[in-house]
Amino acid sequence: MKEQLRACILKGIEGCFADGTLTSGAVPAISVEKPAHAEHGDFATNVAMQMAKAERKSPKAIADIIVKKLAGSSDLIESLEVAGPGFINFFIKDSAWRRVLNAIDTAGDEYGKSTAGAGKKVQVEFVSANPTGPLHIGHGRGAATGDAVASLLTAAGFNVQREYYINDAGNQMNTLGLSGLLRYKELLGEQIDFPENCYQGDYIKDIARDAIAKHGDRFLKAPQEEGVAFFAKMGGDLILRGIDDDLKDFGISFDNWFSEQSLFDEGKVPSAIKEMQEKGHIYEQEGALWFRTTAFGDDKDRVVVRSNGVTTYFASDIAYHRDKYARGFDWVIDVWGADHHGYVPRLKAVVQGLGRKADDLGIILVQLVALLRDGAPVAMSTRSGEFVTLKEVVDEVGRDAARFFFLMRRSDSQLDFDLELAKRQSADNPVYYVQYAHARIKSIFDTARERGVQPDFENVKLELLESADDMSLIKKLSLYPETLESAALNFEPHRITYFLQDLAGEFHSFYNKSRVITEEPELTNARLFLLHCTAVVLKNALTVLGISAPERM
RNA sequence: GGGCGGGUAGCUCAGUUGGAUAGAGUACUGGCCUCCGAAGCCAGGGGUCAUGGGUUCGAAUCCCAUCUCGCCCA
Repeated sequence: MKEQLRACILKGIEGCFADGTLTSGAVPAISVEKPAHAEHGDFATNVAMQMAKAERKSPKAIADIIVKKLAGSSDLIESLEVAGPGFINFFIKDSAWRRVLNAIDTAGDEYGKSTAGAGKKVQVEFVSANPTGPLHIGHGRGAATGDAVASLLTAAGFNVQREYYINDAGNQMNTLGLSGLLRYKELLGEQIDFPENCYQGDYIKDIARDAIAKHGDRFLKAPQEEGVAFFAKMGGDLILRGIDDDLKDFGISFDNWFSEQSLFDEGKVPSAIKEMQEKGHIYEQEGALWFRTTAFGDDKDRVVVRSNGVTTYFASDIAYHRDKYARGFDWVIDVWGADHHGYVPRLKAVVQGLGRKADDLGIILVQLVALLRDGAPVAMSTRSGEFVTLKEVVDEVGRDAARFFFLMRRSDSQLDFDLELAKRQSADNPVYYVQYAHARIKSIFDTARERGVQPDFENVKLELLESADDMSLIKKLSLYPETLESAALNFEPHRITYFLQDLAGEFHSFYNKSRVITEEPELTNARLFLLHCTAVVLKNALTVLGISAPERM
């Protein structure tokens, strides 16, 4: 609707240039907005104000000229007026609004999708937790956000791949191996001293038990290195499988799992370093190799290879991101916990060092989650092993509520997740409020069927939808495509949760004021059509967030 | 000490990328089921948009400084 109006305004202004009523010949970018107040119309534009300087006329005078030209020029416009300091307000014809319903019905599941992405290859990398322990609630927010952003981008016409990066090459794997070996010895009756920096959680004991079942006590006498290596490998694999299971229960599956170790096995780390050296981004100082990230705005240079010859995580990250672009992704998006924000400048530097634009790497920082139970904080500490896992949360509140809550706030603000609220089946729980709207519509269709009403969507008399409540519901539905697109391009899934709450509210309000199943068959049919379209949009918006749209609850 | 993110109604948060009289949920108060799902709706009160300056026709939004909370780095 906005786009149609924009085209219409552009044509009008060009018409003014053609007949000389306006003279500058320069058309600014036309912004069409939805005014905050209904009496200012359905849409408003400020072009007249933007053109004031070039035209050497007052905004009002220009607006008058444009309004005169536009009057009666389009079947979209019911009326238009000049208001305030030079706004042009547009009132759209009801008949034009109603055509939105046909678009929704025709497109169905596809309604809201766009081709803005033009098939461009995008990779979204998210979660990427170390395989040293189960996913906790913070990973859950990253998982929900990454998955939703990937779905949003798909809906916006991008060709999206979901990837999980496994940090299986660093020192933490040795720590995992040692933790497993010590618990193993302990279970077999040895006195051990369990260091504080080892992983404390009970899952380590499960790994040790598993090893005993399969391999008996053979690592008791084997050299320490052999035991550590065994438990690192075995524990890592087991934990990774558990992570995959937890994510699947959360409705997330990755297209690709990428191992850090594979970068070393395939020689990609040295070759990446070599390329950067050749391009002059890496220099040697005091026996270490440094990446000149300051050349791209970082506040200091970063070590790639230490003087003892050991590569840093940063070296892996260089090789990894180089590999992503080599695999043909035009746009690479990383979803990180906000505590990693310090890495943003150096990774942006790497991307530019590779000869790409800084914007070819998008980074979404997801802030912390505070878990509450009836308003009181739930203690969490990774070190002690007493953290709340994603699995526990999903088991307790359900997948839909967990996803909705994780996506309810902007990523860069901290999130309070109240377990009791998420479980509650009442109006103050936004998930149920939204899902209830969908179930309620389905229930109305059931009732219609019981009463022998046969919906006939081939022959709907749209003009019967004329009440203020009909129209405001239709107008809300029409906002979905632009909401979806801006949510996608800005990595802001929370816009969809807000839209859903708005739309559900609009529907519930409509329902309380307007009878759907009436004595007049044609009106009943038209209103059923309106509800059918509402259900389509509710379902599409829920689906893109990975949340179900139940028929009954 | 430097950097990143935040500060909007009692509480939790939106705010369409600079637009007109700043919104929602929740809580509070009062109403609405003989009727398609009351898991719902309607009405009301509630604000120095942290503070001070600047940019312009116009600022919660952009710039500078200060205060404050969280995190990262030394």
